[in-house]
Amino acid sequence: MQERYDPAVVERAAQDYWNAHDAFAAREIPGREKYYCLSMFPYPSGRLHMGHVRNYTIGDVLARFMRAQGRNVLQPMGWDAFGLPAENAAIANGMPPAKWTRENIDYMRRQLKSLGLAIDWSRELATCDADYYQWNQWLFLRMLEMGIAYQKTGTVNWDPVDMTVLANEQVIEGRGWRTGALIEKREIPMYYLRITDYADELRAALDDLPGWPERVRAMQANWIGRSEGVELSFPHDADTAHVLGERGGALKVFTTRADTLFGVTFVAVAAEHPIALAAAKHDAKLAGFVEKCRRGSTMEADLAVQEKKGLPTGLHVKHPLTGERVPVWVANYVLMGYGEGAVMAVPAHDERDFAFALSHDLPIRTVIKSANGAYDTVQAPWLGAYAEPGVTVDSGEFSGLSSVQAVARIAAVLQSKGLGAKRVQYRLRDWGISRQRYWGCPIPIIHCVKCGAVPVPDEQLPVRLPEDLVPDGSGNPLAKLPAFYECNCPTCGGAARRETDTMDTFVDSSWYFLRFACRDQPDAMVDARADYWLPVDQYIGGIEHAILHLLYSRFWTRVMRDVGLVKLSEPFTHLLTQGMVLNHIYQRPILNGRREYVNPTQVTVQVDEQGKRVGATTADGRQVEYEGLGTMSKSRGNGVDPNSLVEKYGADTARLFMMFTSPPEQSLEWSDEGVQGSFRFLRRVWKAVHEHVAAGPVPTLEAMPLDDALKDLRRVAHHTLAKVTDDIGRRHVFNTAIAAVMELLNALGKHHDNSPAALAVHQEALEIAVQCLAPIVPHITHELWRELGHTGALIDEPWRKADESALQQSLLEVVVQVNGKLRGRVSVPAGADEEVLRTAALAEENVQRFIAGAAIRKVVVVRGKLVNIVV
RNA sequence: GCCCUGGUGGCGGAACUGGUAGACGCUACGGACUUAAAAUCCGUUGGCUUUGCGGCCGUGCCGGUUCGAUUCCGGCCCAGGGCACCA
Repeated sequence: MQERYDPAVVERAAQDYWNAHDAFAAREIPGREKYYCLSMFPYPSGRLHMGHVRNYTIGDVLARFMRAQGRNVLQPMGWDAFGLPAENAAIANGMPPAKWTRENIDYMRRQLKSLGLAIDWSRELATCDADYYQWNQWLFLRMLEMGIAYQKTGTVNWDPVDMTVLANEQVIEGRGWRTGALIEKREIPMYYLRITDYADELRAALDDLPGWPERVRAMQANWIGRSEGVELSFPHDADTAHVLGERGGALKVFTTRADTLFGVTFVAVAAEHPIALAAAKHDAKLAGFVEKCRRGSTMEADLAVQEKKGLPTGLHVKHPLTGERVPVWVANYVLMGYGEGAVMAVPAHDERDFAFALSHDLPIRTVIKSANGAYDTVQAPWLGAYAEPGVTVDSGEFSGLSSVQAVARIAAVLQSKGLGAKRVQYRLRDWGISRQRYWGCPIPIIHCVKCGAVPVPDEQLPVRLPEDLVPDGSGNPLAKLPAFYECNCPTCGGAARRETDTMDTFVDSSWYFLRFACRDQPDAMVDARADYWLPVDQYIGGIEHAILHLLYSRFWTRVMRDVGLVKLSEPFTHLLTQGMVLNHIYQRPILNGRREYVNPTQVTVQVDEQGKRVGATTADGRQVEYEGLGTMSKSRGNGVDPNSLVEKYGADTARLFMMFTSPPEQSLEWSDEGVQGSFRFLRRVWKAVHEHVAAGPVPTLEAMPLDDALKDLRRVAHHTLAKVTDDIGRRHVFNTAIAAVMELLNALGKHHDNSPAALAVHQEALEIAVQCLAPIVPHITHELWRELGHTGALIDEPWRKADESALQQSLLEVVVQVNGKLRGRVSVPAGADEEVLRTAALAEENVQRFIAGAAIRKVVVVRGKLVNIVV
């Protein structure tokens, strides 16, 4: 055995072995319990970053552990290969996105392989491959048939930098989620998916996902945004009906506070509302206001704090219960996209209506008082609206009811009059999937002058994306390529134009986990193998996907279920959201007021006697400022390259450091000293095995008489095994599992004994240590397992069970407290009863000092743990 | 404003069901080995106090329950994240 631990040699040998034996190929084995372990697939940006390394290491540890537990494990890998960065790169270096993407994939695949992940590479897929995305198109056509997909001209979010449409979910505080550019509104025809049809199911099913983190479920529930309320109608006045050119219509509103119906003093509609548009035809001032609101360079974030603006339409509707004439106003605080795009305004009991009424001099009418009757908006207008539930007043026959009762009674009466009904409203909106972009999955539609939008027939799928285009940054290159868009109408055969929009890339990632089960199936989207492997037992990825990707995947899976392709509804049973990888940020001023970032490796930190950070300098002695912790990024100069880490220390050290430094869900702070510490530990493990092997042949442990020290050592070993099994398998905390193995090695290191019995115990302890570490550092343990004399490979070794008899202790140390404070310890036989414990505790020397002269009121005995004497 | 996390030494973190607060690692300091350095090994490392045994304080703050609270309950403070004119 080599005396020195050389990770490069060890890791190559282990990986060669796994490759030669095709060790990670997954096969469907009916009746054997499967474990589908999936880490979110990467975007092929060019290089792996530390976030990837962490993500894939967590998945790999679980996959390897479950395999040792006897589960039939599938761990696949693929590429989320469509998307804007490829186009941006194409513009920058004149290279087709396809070429750029595929080269990146080749490079990153090599990087992933260097980490020694237990992946079945035969199932690899890239979403830009036609044999993958053709099924996006195929299912889209089924959705069209089912009415789940539809076309609509709507106001969309236009990103002026990427020149593309974004979904609401991709707009963050009025800016593009990728570019950060201010979003404009534009009218564009596009395709939508009716995710709102599934809103109720998607929300309700969150309760049946105990394997998901609470906060992710909360975020999704929030996003779906269920509100129970009443939809009610304000019948149009004669003048209103005239302007709208109709008879007997009504203005619909949605409210969660039907109990305040008698407090309505006006109705407010959104600028895009039909009533507003109709009224604007005859009112230039109103038309200008409507146009300004619709243009809306106005960001949604600003809207919330913006002044409540509006104009009267001059039109009126009738109150559904009193018949009173109610004016209709256009207001900038009403959203067309939610509810009916109109609200019944109750200034006394809604803060927004209140502010609007104040600035436009509209009446305020109190109809709810607090339960003790103390609060009245009209009498105390400086206090603002009273928006809490309470007791109804001045509400005709409904006066004197609690808010809850009033809502029920009013809804019932409205329903009997055909003017309202209880309804549930969701915040969630339909998913717009059209993108005016080249590098994505083509939407399979043909536009014919005579026949309209015609679906591409199934037998003409896939609609292939030409791969040799180089976008120039202006619009969509597909729209400039006659060879792509010129076609014939499938219905009438006439000249027609192919849709040049492509699908949102979130479509691609909404079902890749299903395709991994049957990646080679040429004739169907999925086959029976999906029933075997799905659902994913453990999904691992970043919290940034808590809403979009995970919600879309849950929706898409349900659509596939309703098409009859799969049986499941929920794709991911357990979800682990790993924390971010952070590093220190240092910077200093350079010429003309600018600042430069300095990589933490270039910085020496000064500390005071307490060890607190007081300053930092670079090698040339110049000061740098500490800016705190942040995610690793090129622009902040605090990145660490996985390649150089693997080259310097090996993949095992990288994996060990990531797993040891923080629990997986928490953020991880990079530390070069920590990396060195991990490497140091692996070297100690190597050395321990080396010294043990050098000590000569090992006798068998059975029938070997053991002294107390050896019994203790065995107990530590088996205790470690039990703890590691629980930590990895049940709790998914790897840092404490590693700490336990470190303790075992510390115990072994302190035990100097070369007797045959000691050799036998050491052999067992080292085997346990190696096996416990195997999921985390698979290469070094692969080698050490052989050095410990095994002919079979560690990857095929089943997880062992802790020996109960080895865990037994003859003497236990029991803690003695007086009034809850630790005062001493006593040793007692393992099975000692309460009386023995009590006697021993009272006799303890230091305890005696604290109970002398005091009356003992009570003695609490916890067997095997502690005695508390209350005086 | 609503929802969700979290707050423990110089640092990352541990204490899982209420039962020894600070496991394990890092840093720092002291020592051994070495011509020297690196590497390695040994020791110390929450604060105050004591020659020593030991004692007092200490898990964001205030209070409660309990023989006993980092853990449970109530009220606050702070930090991070999500949503936000959603009627």
